[in-house]
Amino acid sequence: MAQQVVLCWLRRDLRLDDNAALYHALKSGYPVVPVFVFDTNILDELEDKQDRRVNFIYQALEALNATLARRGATLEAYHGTPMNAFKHWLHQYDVQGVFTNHDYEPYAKERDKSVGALLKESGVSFHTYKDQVIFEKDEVLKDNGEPYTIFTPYSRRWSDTLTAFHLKPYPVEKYLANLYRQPAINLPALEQLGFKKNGEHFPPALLNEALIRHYSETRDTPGIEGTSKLGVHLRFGTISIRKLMKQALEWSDTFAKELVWREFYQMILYHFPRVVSESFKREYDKIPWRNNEKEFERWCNGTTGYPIVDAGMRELNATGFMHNRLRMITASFLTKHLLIDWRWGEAYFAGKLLDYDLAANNGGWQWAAGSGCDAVPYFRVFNPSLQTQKFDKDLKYTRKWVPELDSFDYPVPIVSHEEARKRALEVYSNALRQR
DNA sequence: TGCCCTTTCGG
DNA sequence: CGAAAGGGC
Repeated sequence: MAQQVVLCWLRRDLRLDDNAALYHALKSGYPVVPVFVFDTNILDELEDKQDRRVNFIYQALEALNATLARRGATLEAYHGTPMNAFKHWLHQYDVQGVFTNHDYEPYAKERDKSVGALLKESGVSFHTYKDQVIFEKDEVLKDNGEPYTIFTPYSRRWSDTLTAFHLKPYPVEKYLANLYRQPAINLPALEQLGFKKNGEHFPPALLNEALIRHYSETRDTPGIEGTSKLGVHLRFGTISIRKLMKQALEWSDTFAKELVWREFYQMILYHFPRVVSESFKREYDKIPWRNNEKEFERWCNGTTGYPIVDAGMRELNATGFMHNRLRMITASFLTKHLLIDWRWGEAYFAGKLLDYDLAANNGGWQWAAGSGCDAVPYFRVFNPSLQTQKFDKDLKYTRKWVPELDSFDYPVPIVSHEEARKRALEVYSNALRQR
């Protein structure tokens, strides 16, 4: 007879410490088998065989599996669809329950619905928990029960709702003896999954106290390493939001507020799923975008002739990361100067960013385009040279990514700022004036 | 977490 | 004449 176990299904929570689902699984009374699906529904869509995110996930899982091995346990990984994975595991083990953490994106919700139905058919209980945010979807609402659409009052209510208990880590380590003991199983090789190593090493999440303490003064200077680069760790759960938030509240209100923005946009996506394809402010979908493909290509490649814009795009293309100040500048440039649909920019970032998160990326793009809830007014058009003056005065960042800046190789500007600004104001105001 | 133009005012 | 302030987009 197969061994009675429960499964802990890891997805965006690739860590063994302070993990809600794992904690509850370990306390279930059955030995726990941690499982992971290399989901072909997702992987088969990826063009780049050296995909950075796949490399990141793989390294995180290798580290996790090594830790499990030291405890006499192992990670069960399956390459295929989640449905087939569970059919396989239900056959392999006598599964008494499946534990997992909430995942809020549209695909994830569908996936979990199908798996939930399969488990129900098989008489297996399915337990899900909040883990990747402090407050999810409907925990921070207005008095009338409606979701907030403005950040400041949301943030105030968020803070009023918070107690020390919300930041308490789940003491997983106390119960690790309840892992199911079996010989270590290696992950399938990256090549077996259809991918290759890209040569990058991703260090584990580091809480840099000095950096976070100075965050409010240095975060807007891309020439300085002033941002935490923890986005990717929040994306894949290689850091616990409870531990991070606790430190953030102690070290920097500004940094903590950024984490609240993350929850704000997750909440917005949950209550207004149409923002995935539509402007939050519907009138913004009346804007006659120019959508010039040649210009879009120049924006993508970082050859617009605006050094600060090109620097940002080149950083993204080269590293899979872009400093937040540059995310605003490049997004403003695409949607205002070039009058290209924010959805084009959103999709490009989605394909490149290591820390890509649907809610945050969509929220950020709609913020910059002006179409979002609590977004910049349409008439706020960033002036690339003034932004450079303010945030990269010594050109340290710009020159790092655009070394040919002063040579004749550097392209002439794709549009003049003055004309583009005037055009943007006209097109936006005309479109928004219609009813 | 704008930019730009105009007006005002100190010197 | 430059800085500061204010209003419109």
